[in-house]
Amino acid sequence: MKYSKLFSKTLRQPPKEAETINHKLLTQAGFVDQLMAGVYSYLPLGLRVLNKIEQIVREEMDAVEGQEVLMPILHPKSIWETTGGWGKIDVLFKINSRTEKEYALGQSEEEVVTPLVMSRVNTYKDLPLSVYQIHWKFRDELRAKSGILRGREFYMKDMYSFHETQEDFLKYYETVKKSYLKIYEKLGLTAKVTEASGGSFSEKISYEFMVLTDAGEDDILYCSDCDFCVNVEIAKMKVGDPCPRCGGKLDQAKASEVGNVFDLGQKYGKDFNLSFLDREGKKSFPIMGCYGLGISRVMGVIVEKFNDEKGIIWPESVAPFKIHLIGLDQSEENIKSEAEKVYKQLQTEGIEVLFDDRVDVSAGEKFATADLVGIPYRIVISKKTEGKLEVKKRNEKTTEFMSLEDLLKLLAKS
RNA sequence: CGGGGUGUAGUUCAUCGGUAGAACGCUGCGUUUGGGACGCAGAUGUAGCAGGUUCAAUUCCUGUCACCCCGACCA
Repeated sequence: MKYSKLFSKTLRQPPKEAETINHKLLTQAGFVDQLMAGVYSYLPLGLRVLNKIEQIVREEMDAVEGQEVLMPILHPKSIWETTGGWGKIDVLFKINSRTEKEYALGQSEEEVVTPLVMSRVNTYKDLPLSVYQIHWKFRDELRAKSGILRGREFYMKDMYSFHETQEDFLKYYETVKKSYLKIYEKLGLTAKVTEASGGSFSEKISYEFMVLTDAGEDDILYCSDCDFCVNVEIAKMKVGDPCPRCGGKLDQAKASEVGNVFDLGQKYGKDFNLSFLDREGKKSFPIMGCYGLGISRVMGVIVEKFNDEKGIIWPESVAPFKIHLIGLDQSEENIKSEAEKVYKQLQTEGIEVLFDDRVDVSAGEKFATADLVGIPYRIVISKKTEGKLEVKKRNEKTTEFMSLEDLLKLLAKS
């Protein structure tokens, strides 16, 4: 993509209302645009990042045999009445039609997925199975905040599993837990697994995946020596206490919840009276699990974790482009055509490249733009580079001159 | 929803009872080109909205809306 054609260019300053890092940088760098509190448009650069995260999550969900579907956001009132959510869940957005029918906007999809799946499951032979989607969720939060970390509308992967027994569910939970940790690792994040309360709808314990960041809204106690971690909401210990698992010392920190898993038990099968025949030929309700992962929130958390005073520093796995190609001295025909040539060659090699081809823009401004946008590799072509490419990584200070061939080799390694 | 803050040009802000200004951005021309260049010329506003006070309101008062922050909330 040519930067000169990009309609969402960087801003000189972040908007004054932005205070959190992700809000400031994502807006200033042209990744998102705020429509209202907690609701954002994802612009070309931002959508590319969102898609990258989504694809990493999709591959892992497919790997644990999740079957991807796309379910409706607009829900009839009746399914929410069936489960008791209509009157109890205050974050449920409710809307009226012009014929005065009432609807809800999906804040979670158990009410849709349970009848969808169970109407097709007859016997234990059809279980276990797991269904997921990646879609928008709506929650009527009293206060949206922190940029894209807490929106009223957000992009989320939600998976639901159906099991014959609690044992089978627990086994699958462990599988998904490992899968989640793999996802966060691929995203460049270190997630801690906490025990937390399951909220009013589940009496069972749920597990939350937490990434330490001051922009987060959860307080967690964690052990620096082992992977013990607990949400202070349910913690029976405090900072400085010995870790119940290894005896180490507990620290407290702010964290953002980037995923969770719930043991739903048999609630939804029972609510909808949807059962299957078990091994003894008796009617049985499925044990269900629910696995959420906030894609848009993860994008915000990544920005909170990876930035410096100049801008964002995207991990390579989610960066909108691999290379930020800067053409300097573009008023000189030979330099310009050389940069164009390299741009085309990189594209031919299948490498995602953002080409800053602007002519009447100073070198300083182009460098500042590149630092703000945060693409991993910056390549400069100018009259000083004399046929070579000047390569600099966003998170390093040093530059290196190399041929296109060597650059391709370098990229192949990373 | 309670508390606090902010609404003026595209953006960041100034002006503060007498009819609106800077910087950046934008347009044109020229000079520039290795860290957000320079010169000249130009365009851009119902001062969030609605009332009220006043000879006169962007400015004071009331209400309202929006955004940000703290809290509550976040199956």
